[in-house]
Amino acid sequence: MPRSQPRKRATIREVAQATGLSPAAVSYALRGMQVSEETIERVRQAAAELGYEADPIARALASGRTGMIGLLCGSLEDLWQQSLAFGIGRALRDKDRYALILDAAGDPARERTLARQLRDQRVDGLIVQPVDPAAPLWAQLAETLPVVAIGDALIDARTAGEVVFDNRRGVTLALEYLRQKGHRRIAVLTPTRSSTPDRPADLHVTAEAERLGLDIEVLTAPHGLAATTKVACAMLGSEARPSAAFCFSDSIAYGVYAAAAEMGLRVPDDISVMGYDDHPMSGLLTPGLTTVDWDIDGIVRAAVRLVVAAADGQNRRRRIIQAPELRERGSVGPRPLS
Amino acid sequence: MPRSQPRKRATIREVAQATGLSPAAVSYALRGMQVSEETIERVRQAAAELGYEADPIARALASGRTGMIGLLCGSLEDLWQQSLAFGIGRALRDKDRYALILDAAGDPARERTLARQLRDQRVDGLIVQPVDPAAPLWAQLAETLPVVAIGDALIDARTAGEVVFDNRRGVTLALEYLRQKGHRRIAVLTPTRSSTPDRPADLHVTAEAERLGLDIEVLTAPHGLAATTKVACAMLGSEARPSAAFCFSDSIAYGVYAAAAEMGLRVPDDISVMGYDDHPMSGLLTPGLTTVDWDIDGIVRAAVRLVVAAADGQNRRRRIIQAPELRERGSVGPRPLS
DNA sequence: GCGGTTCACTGAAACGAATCAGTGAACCGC
DNA sequence: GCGGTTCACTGATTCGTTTCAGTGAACCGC
Repeated sequence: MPRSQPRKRATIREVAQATGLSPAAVSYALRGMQVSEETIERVRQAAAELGYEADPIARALASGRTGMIGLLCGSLEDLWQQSLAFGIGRALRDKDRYALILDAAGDPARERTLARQLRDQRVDGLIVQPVDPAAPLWAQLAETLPVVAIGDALIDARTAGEVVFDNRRGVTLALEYLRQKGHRRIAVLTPTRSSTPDRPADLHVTAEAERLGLDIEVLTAPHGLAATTKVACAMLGSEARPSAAFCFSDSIAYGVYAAAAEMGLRVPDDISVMGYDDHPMSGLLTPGLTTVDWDIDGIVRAAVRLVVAAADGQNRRRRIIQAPELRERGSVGPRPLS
Repeated sequence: MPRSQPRKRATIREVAQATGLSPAAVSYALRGMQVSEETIERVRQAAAELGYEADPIARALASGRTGMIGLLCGSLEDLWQQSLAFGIGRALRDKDRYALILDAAGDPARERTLARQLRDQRVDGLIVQPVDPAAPLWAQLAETLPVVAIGDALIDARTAGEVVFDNRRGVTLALEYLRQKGHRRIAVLTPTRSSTPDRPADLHVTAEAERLGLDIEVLTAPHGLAATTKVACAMLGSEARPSAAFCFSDSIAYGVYAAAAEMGLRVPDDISVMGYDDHPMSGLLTPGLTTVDWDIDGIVRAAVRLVVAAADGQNRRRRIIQAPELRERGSVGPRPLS
């Protein structure tokens, strides 16, 4: 019995033949350009009968467009960034576009490689949460491709739009709150980033700490719950344990919770914890994690709107500044007397 | 000043011209086939000088391969599936392949559309966590493309491999544990899936409940923490509240925690909660979520190994059965006296 | 009834590689 | 010194679209 061949799919030529038109006419008809209504209908029908659908690869090669939007994440190990990526993917789908999600894993070199690959894949636009906002590559890419930055603004690049986190404000909010609660010695846990120049946010921590008269100690935590927990354990076990930990992402704060549990310390009685992001799980912990909320839905909507508009050829180029809010839960208490 | 043009990238023809070879020779040389060592070196050098890199789109059109692996998730709203997707993406990257991640969002129709799109994108392999394992499409796809299924096995499809969850065992483990703790009236919270035939796992719940003499009530919870919380609130507020909730994913269990907090009920004193998956956050809750652990790292490794082997042309076709383990934490207590 | 538009469509040339079927030259044994 | 291999490489074709530059025909106003 002749097994039904993996029958080759119909090409535009076959549709042309079936309708007695030229391939060019079929191509135009299916995209509703420059042809009579009647022909369009005829072509549609023939295409449906033959089960024809345009090959995206051939189309990309010829036209240079794919309908896809590249999404280059800073580090997907972070739960909040996972949520962000998922949210953007869904929002794009609602606009009939697809996200090509890649993960720089905190590595600037990888980030550059992946960005180039995305460009080579002919994405119609690129959303990037830059690890290294100062890389010259961005300017070069933005020359030919709509680029939207999330988080830090790209330096020297004519982007199609930016959703900038006001990290100065976020840091100030967090540190002032900790100070008001009486904390003076504070550990700052920031994600490890291999060989990037200091982020503006990091610098601002130092400046604000000075202004507020806080004694801070900056620790870098590798990504991943286990690794973060280890760093947090060391911090908690140190001779002069700080009274509070300011974590530069909720994921890191989770590591502090885990470390505290492991060492029999209580949050916030023994150690106050402050997060940054507001991940959905933060409200479920006991005590709830007090954190700096960046309105993830607003970020998703803004970024998607900007990139889609730019990919459609509109020329808005807007910078949206995202203002954080302090989400007060129970993880920061008064400084223990000790 | 002449702004540096978005200078067109070098093509294989230019490299050919620079080396005095034919484009064909360059193509072979860069892939290390059928050419002398010396020529390979010469071509490499010229390519580097011109900044030439093969265009992935043109390559895909001509060769039919892309180096990418498609990953079709059941529903990325689920945190565990987010972790899974992220893990697979990273594992593939370690093998110099890239994941094209798409989200069926629990919808069988969307799943079919996306699967076809992935095929059209010329992915070298497909990992799917099927919403509808019985769709005839799978058999058709598996005919020409290495398909690896995670979760439920595909029906009637000659897959390249399968990582099957022994859901019967998982369900039995959970229900027997609950029974042993004294629970008899149990709510079962299962994710909403639009118009899919009942999953084997769901059917098994009914069968096992009968065997164990349990009185179960099945509730479907839409994806998303907020939606799940609402369903859980209704469940907790009902006249004859069950003494335990068995949630078919940890994400759903989080909704029950949220609902309990909202209604002033305590876990496990007022309501016992049992999860399914073991997401990293489950151990951080208070009390820790008792759940059925599926060894996510093992699943990631197995799926990636199978799909990469198949994409490389090896013909292993293995079915790996994933056995769950009960991860006992504190969210299931004895049945309240009431 | 004549230049000028518009309209609906066509033919051929991209797009940038991979691949197939050679093709000469060098080398082999005998 | 002659048939047969192997080797390193070439020319032409292919992949399946889009798009550019026409091309006739119909229709327009005057």
